[in-house]
Amino acid sequence: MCPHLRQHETGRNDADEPDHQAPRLAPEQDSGHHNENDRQRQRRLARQRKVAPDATHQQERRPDREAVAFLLADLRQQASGTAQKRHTIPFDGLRPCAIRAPHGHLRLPLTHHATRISAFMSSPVVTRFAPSPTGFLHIGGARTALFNWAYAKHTGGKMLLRIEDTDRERSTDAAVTAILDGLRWLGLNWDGEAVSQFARAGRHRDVAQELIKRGKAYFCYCTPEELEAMRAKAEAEKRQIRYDGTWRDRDPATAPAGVNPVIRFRAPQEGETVINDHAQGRVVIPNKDLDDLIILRSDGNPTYNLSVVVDDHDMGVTHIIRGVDHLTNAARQTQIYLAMGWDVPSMTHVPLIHGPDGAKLSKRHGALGVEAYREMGYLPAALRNYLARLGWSHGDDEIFSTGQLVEWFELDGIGKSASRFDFAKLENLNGHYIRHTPDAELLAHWLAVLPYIEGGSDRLSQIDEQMKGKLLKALPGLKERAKTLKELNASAAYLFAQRPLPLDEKARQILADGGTQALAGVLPVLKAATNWSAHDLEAAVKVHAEAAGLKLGKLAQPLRAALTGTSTSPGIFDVLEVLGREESLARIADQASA
RNA sequence: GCGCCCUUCGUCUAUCGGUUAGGACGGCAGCCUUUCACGUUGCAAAGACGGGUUCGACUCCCGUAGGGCGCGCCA
Repeated sequence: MCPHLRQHETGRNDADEPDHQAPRLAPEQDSGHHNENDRQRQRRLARQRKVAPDATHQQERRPDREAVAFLLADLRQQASGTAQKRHTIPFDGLRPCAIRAPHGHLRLPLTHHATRISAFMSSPVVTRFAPSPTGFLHIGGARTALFNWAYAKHTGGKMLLRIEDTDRERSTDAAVTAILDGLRWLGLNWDGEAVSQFARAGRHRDVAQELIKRGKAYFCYCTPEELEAMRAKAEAEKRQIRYDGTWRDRDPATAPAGVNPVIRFRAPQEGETVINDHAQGRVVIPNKDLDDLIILRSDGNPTYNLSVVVDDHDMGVTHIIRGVDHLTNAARQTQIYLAMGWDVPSMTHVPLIHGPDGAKLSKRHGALGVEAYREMGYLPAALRNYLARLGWSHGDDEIFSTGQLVEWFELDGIGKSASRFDFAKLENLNGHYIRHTPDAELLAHWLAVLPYIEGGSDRLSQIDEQMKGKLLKALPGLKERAKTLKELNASAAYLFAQRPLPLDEKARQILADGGTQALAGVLPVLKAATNWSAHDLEAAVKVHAEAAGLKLGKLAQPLRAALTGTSTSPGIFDVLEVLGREESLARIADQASA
């Protein structure tokens, strides 16, 4: 092995090789992996097992020589100028965008031996997040975006954003806005402008025509009614529900008049389609189970599977990371790539997130837009951390920064089984993040979320610079006790309360059980304090407690009731200090004389 | 129905053919303590089932059961 190549290879991430099927050297022989630690070694071995069960087989089928020929053809195609062509795409709601087409990068076929030619494969990773704007950004989509983002960052590549809005009936601008907002809130920035898939319909139509020219697609004149009948019949006969191929080989000259045809992909009927998936391993789908899907509707608009392939190709996407619900689509899309002679991107289908009951996420559970999580008072960093641990792991690491996530995020850390959404764990994590966020930063998060939570606007209007100072001062005590920003906000109520304070049930009880008298006892002590600081007040009150033969709790609880109107709060001496001498004494006096 | 996939404590997961199967959340009990928290100590808690392969299986293979996803002129 040439030292130059080895150096190149060890310096990069295995997972971004398109050639994830290539056989690897046995560990003992693999001098390129000298310096790895145990963990890296384990992972590498796992990876080998996962995606290369019969790599030898593959290699036989496509020797290196063929791969090189492929590569050269690619190079020629680039040189011929096609790579320089640019499409400008206008879009309502999003800004225009230029996409390099069709080969912005250079990739190799999936099945050759990578180690020999890896010098050619320095193409950067390009991932994409491709939501359809038919609703908000739900939690599963958010995680998909997170994974795409993390992987792009990890590899120094790019994450593109494409809005899959070819369904004109269901796509809405409001949804586009919600999705972009959600991504921004989560801190998942994308590279370049968001691309409208619908705006590229012309290009998709061209490819459909090209497919016809290549004999890989055909016109189908079946009406929706006929298809419905076909489906009903198949169901009645307990056969598989698929298109029966009526027009696959029929002469278009025999087409009925007045029917706008659709274009169907001429899918291979024999053999099997293989998806080499980084999470799922090698998935084999029998071609007989994949029918001739419609790629262009009778109204001339493209359908999803065509658009995705064309866009991913044109946008230079090297790595597709999406939910497993797209696995069968991956097979169909693979067939389209192959029919066009395009390289199939690396694919990773991540397991789904279920509700706490194991069933599909419902609105009750977690199928909420990410904005709902903002409203519930979760910190973006906490949500990122939580989401990262759903379906992905890095050993036993539970709490890690986004920077660490980026550093650690490898595709082979992704699992295969579905996970359940667990609010309790999210809460716990969120509490951790709240406690560990510096006060000033936390205050900014708090203020920023106020417009989104109940009663938050009123409170916001009461916050001036002076109040901000108080909040900041109270924050160390408050944040220790809050799991969400909402709780944090609620626990700060005593700072905003006007005298006379409303008392809750427990507070009333405390005062009734001798609290009033206790207050009358400490009041003079506090009044006499020369320095209104938590430290000095605590000392003074302790002296008083000892003198009076009282446990500190017997004084602290009544003080808490009087000062906050509740039975729980931060340390009572901190409360006294933050509230200030005048307000504190007044509140205590209110209750002591009552 | 057909195809594909999954199955380790209640939940998220580690394990990668040899471990007393580890961690985290949640639960329970103790400690700390001015309340509530935080923190801390400890406890309970798992390889779906049945066959194989192997000296040895949670790990590999087959089957069963359960679950998920897909099967649109939706994405």
